[in-house]
Amino acid sequence: MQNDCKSCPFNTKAFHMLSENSFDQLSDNHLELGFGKGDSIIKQGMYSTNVVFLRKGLVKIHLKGPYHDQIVRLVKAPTYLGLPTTIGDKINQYSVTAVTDVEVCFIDVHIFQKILDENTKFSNEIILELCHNELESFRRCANRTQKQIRGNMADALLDFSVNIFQSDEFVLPISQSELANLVDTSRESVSRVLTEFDKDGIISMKGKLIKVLNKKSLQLISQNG
Amino acid sequence: MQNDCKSCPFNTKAFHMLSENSFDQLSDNHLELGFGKGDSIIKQGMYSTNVVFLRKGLVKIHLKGPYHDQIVRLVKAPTYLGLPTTIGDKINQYSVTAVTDVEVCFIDVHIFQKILDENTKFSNEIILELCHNELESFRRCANRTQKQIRGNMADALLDFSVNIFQSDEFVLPISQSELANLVDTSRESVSRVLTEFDKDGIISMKGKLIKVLNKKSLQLISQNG
DNA sequence: TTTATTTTGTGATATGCATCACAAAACATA
DNA sequence: TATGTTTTGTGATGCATATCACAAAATAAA
Repeated sequence: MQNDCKSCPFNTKAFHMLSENSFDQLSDNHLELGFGKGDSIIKQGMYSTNVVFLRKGLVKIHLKGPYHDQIVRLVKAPTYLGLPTTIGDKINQYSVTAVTDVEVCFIDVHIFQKILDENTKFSNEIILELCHNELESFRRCANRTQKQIRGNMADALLDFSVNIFQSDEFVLPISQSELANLVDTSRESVSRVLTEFDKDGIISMKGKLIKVLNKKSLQLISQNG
Repeated sequence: MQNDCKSCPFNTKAFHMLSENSFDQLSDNHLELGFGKGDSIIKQGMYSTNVVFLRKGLVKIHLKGPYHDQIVRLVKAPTYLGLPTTIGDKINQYSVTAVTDVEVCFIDVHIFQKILDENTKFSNEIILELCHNELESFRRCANRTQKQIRGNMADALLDFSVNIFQSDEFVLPISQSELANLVDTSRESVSRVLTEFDKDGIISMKGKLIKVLNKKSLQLISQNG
């Protein structure tokens, strides 16, 4: 089960900063695991003892809201998961669930902390990542609340196309209900907007296969509402 | 203008972690300043060269949205400001503006970075703070989108009373328009909800002076809507 | 004090979107 | 292949809340 982390083909920029010694510690103290679509990787309310490194796949971060679970973000590999909830708290404050099949490494939080302490550059990279996340949260906050559904849907589609799949053509990895939750709207509205975009020739949709036909239009819609 | 940071009565938990040497560096390389209500402390779009330590007062963090500036958070002293925007980026990605009169210290980002590098415990504290911020963003996201106006207004009032002023009685430090922006609603709705709460005896309102008369009710409203 | 400006209160109206309701389709299971 | 289950499409209806429109207060400026 153990592996040599230094030669791990999935490691991040932050990893490059590690000392030999830290690499060895990491190699000896992590657990590689695969998860299937829908499997829970981090569960809100449970004790948090591991930082997770997502090597491969796509996950959703979600947490309990006053009425129902709220998806706050989709994240793709490679990335760390659970930093805020594991380092900041004894108990997980949110859940992470696999949206596609994924591969992860569990790293004991004490080992992770030790590595942080012994590798300044590594901890700087982590700080950078956390800073970027906070900026991203701010932007989302401003966008979500000011735009209406079409604008937010355009954003979501662009996010899939540009960031997540880096292709004009992709298979929606979540149901329309989940997409609705992510975009802060209702399932029905998602369906309506999607068919509308399809009719207008902005996208084409066959089942869950989506092709972005007119990215410019999507960007315009994203900006204007 | 220089001061001895070690004896600064405003310093935070993170500060206690600093070495003598770092304290001296900090003392020699910071700039104490006062700002009046409404003054801009960090301005979106400008080059970011300083981390700010907020010693005293209340500020708002806001950034340009597709239609107008969006207030994402009120923050009170003591705290760091601009970490994400200064460490993560060359150009400020958001603005910070004084909501009351404030006192701050500007710390050159290179000095701050140096101190981070030389003080593991300090950088751990910063990581912790960033983690808490991210969790807070997630919670806000879930709450804002699922609750309706009365619920979000109740939250805001409780935030003022419990966290910011730690008193049942306080003077609203922002206008109703700004509060509306913060709570993702319209100015008129804020006014209506406030008078409604007043009529129901949940709060009393004379101008900007607000007294929380029935905290339990506010908490109930916060939960149920 | 007078005058201009910003802030607040409150009704009337408009509208974007959630909700409801149900059928069709897609998918999974027996 | 038949049968249950989840997902999706689409119309009709209702509602929360934005917007509009002013007037009254409060605050700042002259």
